[in-house]
Amino acid sequence: MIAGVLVEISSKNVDKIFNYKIPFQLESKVKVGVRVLVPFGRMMLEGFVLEIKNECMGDYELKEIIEVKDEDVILTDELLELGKEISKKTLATLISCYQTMLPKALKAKNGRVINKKYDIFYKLKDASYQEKLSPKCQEVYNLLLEKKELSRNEALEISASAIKTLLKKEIIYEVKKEHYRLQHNDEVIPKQKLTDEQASVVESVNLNNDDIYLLHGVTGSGKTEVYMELIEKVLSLGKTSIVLVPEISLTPQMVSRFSQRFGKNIAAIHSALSDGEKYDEWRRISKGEASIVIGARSAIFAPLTNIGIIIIDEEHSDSYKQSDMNPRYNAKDVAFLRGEYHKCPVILGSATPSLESYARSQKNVFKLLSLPHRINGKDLPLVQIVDMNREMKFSKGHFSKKLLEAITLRLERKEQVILLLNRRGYASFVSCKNCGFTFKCPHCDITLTYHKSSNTLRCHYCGFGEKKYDVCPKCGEKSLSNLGTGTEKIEEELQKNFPDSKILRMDFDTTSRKGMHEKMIRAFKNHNYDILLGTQIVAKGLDFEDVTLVGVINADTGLNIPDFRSSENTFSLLSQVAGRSGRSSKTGEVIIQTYNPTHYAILYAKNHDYLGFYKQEMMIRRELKYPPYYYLASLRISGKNEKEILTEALKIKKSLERNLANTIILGPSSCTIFKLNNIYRYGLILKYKKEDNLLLILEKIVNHYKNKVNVKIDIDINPSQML
DNA sequence: AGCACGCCGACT
DNA sequence: GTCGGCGTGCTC
Repeated sequence: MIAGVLVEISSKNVDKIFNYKIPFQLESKVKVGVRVLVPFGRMMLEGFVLEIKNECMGDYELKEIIEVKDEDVILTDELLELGKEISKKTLATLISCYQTMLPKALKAKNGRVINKKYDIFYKLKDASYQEKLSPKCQEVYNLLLEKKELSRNEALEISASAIKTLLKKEIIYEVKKEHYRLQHNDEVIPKQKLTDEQASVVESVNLNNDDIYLLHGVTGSGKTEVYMELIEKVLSLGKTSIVLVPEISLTPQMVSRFSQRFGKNIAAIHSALSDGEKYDEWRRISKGEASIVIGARSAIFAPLTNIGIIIIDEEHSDSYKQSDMNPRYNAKDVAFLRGEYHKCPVILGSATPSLESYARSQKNVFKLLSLPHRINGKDLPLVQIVDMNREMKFSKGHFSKKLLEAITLRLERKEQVILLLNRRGYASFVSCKNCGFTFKCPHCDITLTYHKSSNTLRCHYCGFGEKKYDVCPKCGEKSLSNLGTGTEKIEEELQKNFPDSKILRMDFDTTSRKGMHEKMIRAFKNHNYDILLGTQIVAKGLDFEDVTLVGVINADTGLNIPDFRSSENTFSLLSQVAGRSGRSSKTGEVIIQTYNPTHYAILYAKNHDYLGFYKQEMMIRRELKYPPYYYLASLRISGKNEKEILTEALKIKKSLERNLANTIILGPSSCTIFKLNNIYRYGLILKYKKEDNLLLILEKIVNHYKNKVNVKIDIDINPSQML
């Protein structure tokens, strides 16, 4: 017998099946979808068995498989096919697709081995043993008659030697059960009654079809309850479910609600789990011990069989797209493929759907479901806009008079405040007031960010750092000043204004330690703090009863990012934070500070008018030929030699122009981060409506460059951001 | 990826 | 004459 093996190296050169003889003694162990160890050149590599056959073509002598790594199949037929599809659509190597589907412990890779852990139990072999036993042995024997099994720890408490004796006499025997590193909650609390609106949404989902639904529900409309009800129905059909959330460590409340409802039936996959814990969760799923999987992007590959529903919450989030690594896939597209395979529905939920999704719902490609009202019956909070241009004539801090007054009021009333600092594309940097000099990273062409705590300037891309200077290195004047706004600086200013208030700062620096984020949320909920000041993190699905004021300190920084989606992202961020206010019986208020008080993204967010925003943004997208009217693909050409890269980029553009008749090609333009770690990058953007040969042509380009060391090509089909 | 093969420059 | 540079190609 012969096995077709895909080896662990992610290179287009070896991204194909290599054939190996299956030695006789391994014949029963080699199955399609297991990992094997094979000789490759003069290396030993791991790989996946993709096929088993009797004969193969070729006149060379085949080598033999050395070892089989898995007892159980780890890539099911469905996942094997799925990987091929993803590889085809993203142009990534097939092996990289399989690797991203699996937890680290199961990737084909010679590395640290993670093993199963076991608990040992004892059971009676002979329940009618008559002969006389020692008192300790008798005690164990009697206990086993009563309880049927004893854990090793329980048994050792009685007597270790008694166990030995009983084992020797073959009166008892040992059983191994897999021990999972993560313990799950088994208390289940009763569900809430659904509103008529929620119930009718649940009713309209057909669970026996692979339709795609877009659930447009305003913030606080109870989407999570709808998800849970649907999952319960799916469960009663004996089927399984996947729930995707943008970044699970940012939504602990969502996970705890699910686990309160479904107990041990949940497997949660977060980035905070250790490799061993992730492996165990994967095992539980694949053995059918957990039938609801909740997790971020990669949870879409959960090894479930018989899937009954796939839910993608906050579907507008760009975190579903993997854009930093191959394969550059979108979990939404994978969900559609799995939905099709399992003939089950996919639900996309959001308060601010992506334009692409909403447009598809308008064309009836997706079925639109809506929850237009909040469950508490309250209206959405009143949003006020403060024009900071005018405000800056009176004061020079970051807080307008209106926002300060509103905060004072909440502090007096013992209510809570959330403040959002939009730091995307914006951070504290140092510049010379005399000559305009700014500090840039010598490797990356990126403005260095000032870190007050260590008094250093750091590059956020490569990690380069240096001590802050006192004098400008260009003009020699002592006129360096900090510009931009970090959360630290805002916190200082806030504390000055409200010396008696307790402020909780939440940003990447303070939440990166494991479990910190959850701890902070609990502390805020318990009123250990009055004001929560943070970045994007505070906008995500948090539920605080006593928050009655949400302030956005700088609404426009996101608008300055050179990306056609910057309005959409700003609208959606503002709508999301606004929804954090007034979630309970108390009425909420939102104050947005901005230098662009007439920008449509801000105005529509103020009026909670998704549809208005949608219509206006669609007009712009049509005019500028952007999605959803056109598809995009981006090519990045990078290398150490700037001239060479530009020449190659121009060559590629010419060749694309020759081969793609219906595509608009932009560029080559230097990427936003032109120089990164001493690598220069040029980008080409393709816009097209229909281009049948696109993947074929791009594949040819990839293959042309696969052996070139100086020029690297990265392709992103439907990119989430323009780099 | 990793390693050999191969074809040109500066050295005991 | 040879040692070694890394461009090119192959690995079942």
